[in-house]
Amino acid sequence: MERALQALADPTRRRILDLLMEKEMAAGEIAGHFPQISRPAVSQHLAVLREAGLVSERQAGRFRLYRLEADPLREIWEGWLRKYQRLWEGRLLDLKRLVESEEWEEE
Amino acid sequence: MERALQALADPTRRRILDLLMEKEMAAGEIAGHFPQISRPAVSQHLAVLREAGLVSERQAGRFRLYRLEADPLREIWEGWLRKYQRLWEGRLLDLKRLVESEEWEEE
DNA sequence: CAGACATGTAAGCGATGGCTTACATGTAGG
DNA sequence: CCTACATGTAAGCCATCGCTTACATGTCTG
Repeated sequence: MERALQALADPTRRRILDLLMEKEMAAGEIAGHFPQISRPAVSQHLAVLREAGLVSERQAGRFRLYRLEADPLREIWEGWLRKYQRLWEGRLLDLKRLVESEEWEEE
Repeated sequence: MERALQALADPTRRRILDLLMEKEMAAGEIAGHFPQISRPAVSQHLAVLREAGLVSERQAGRFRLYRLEADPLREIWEGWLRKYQRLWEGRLLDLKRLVESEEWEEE
């Protein structure tokens, strides 16, 4: 999960995952979606995502197809983020109102 | 969401949020849970979390109490991570069709 | 095989990140 | 007030990051 969260900190890598959500894609096709950065840069992003387990690759002819692997995302959700869910649902609204109205108790 | 994900990339900052999930805490009390790093380092982590909207602070006497703010976490979930949920819930074969028909189901 | 094409890897560079120590700010309480 | 305490801020250091260009690897195709 550590590596995955670090990988997700970069917006380009998140956009790559968004692309791969629709279908698996060759490295060149992915790079084509990022005209502002060079192709090797995208290749390095793909290496980071692969080391985080967020994508898998397979050789197909002279192309290399990348596929999304959602398991680390599940780990982030079930292993960490999920436990905060109750805080942003319902019960917190009252606390939030308290905060905003400066109704604080001393100590 | 960008700033929040960047803040969450650091494990110390995630542990700070875990601490604050139980109760609000003074900066010094938080720093006490991290004997291996200096108190100013923790203070800087708190500043990062604050700029990401993940914590709020209030002065209480000569202490400064930090409170968890879960809204950015909700944003990460609802605005990005959640759309991958069905991918880790075993419907990989139907993925392509689901995406193309935009049939998003809740939970 | 030879050349073209798809891609990864290496080297280097400027920016950022996380840490430290030293100092500044601000609040409380005699 | 004046001093101690709780905390934030500044400056500097070194590692890492994200990017670039140049080169290496590997696979198809004639």
